[in-house]
Amino acid sequence: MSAPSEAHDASCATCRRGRPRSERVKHKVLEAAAELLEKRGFKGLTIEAVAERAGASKVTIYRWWPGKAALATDAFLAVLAPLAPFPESRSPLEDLREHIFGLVSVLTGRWGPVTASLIAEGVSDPEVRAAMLARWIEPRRVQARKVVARAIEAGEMHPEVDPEVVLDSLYGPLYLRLLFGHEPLDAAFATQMWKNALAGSAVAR
Amino acid sequence: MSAPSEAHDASCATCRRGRPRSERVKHKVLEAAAELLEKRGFKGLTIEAVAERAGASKVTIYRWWPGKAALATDAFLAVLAPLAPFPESRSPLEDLREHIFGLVSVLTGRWGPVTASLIAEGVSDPEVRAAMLARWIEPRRVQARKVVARAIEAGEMHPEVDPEVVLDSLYGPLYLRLLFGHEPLDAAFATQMWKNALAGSAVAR
DNA sequence: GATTTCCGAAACGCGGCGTTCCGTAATCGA
DNA sequence: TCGATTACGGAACGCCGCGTTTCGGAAATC
Repeated sequence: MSAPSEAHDASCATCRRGRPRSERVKHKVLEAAAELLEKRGFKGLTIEAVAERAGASKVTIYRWWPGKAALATDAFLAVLAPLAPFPESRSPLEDLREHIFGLVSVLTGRWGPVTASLIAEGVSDPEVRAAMLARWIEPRRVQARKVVARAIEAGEMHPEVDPEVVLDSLYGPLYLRLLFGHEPLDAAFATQMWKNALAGSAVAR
Repeated sequence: MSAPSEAHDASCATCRRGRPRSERVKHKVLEAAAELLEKRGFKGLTIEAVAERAGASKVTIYRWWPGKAALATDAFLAVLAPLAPFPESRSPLEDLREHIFGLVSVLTGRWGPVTASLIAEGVSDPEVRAAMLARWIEPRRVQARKVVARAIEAGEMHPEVDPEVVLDSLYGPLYLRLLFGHEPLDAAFATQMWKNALAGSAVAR
């Protein structure tokens, strides 16, 4: 349940006496979980279906993960964590803009609804929320915070703005449209939203 | 030639033959559902508990509502729909600002977590999402749209801004903090967010 | 080869949803 | 007044999915 999934005490997994646990089965389970997650979302995911598709047994799954929530978050993050890496090349504001648009393309894609279903589950399941915050939301915010700080140093952003407010003003509208679907979440919206949000914090030039 | 009894039946639902349905029981069920919803959220709400607390039977509940989702949304909206009415007195931007701060105080209160749990349920349950959009989100957006239009007419807002983007830029950050809880949702945040969001669309004076 | 541990299959208990059945209570029509 | 009709509370049921237990067999270490 901590960063990489290590459900049981495996300090010296290979040193133990008997038959070692099969990493191959673990990967097949993660793969099957990811496929079913993409097809049916978190609520439609059942341990029984994962076991059947992976050719494994429920006991084996529960040996690796404490429950459905941990398995789902692991499968989700194994796929999405590497996506949309943070750019580090141009000006701070340009990096931030590119990051936001990359996030939009992720949330617009096949895994957008899955992201929404896991965020929704996190509302009532503290472990899912903690995992999503620590491994999906926060890693991006950490880098975005740095970029905002660089933008302030470079004189591209007003020094009195609160970086957290800036981040929430950028992420909030995206996730709102992802979760409600009341209006389309696309590049056109991101463009307007970016212009609107940055006007309040960026230094006019 | 249609039988006269048919027209009579169709026009007057309460004129049916047998024992009439008790509106009093319906209200007790709604009340019990609201109490349990506030205490345990949507996922912790069970029909059995509602029936017991209301002194009713499950059959009666299923006679009034098709399922748990419909009962929960009705109970939620019966309490929250009248809250935070839209002000209509001062300047358009002042009305909009007051509306946003009223919404923050609602989402910060006892029913904030319940709101989050129903939004979360709506992600996977189309009926809950439709009910929340039509009876919670959209009524406020309709009025907020009008205020934005008035602000544009009054020259307080740039005429080229998309009202939907403005609304999402205001609501999005609030709901993001409500759902994730990564940073506090309070008046201080609302103040900064408001300043930041409006700077991009309001006309400087 | 003996021991230890993992594996897949099957069955179980639990809880909650939604349904069915029964005896009772309330209202309408004759 | 009396039967027909409909709603009510209580109890039981089937269903499904989670998480657990049990069992026989297989794989790796000693």
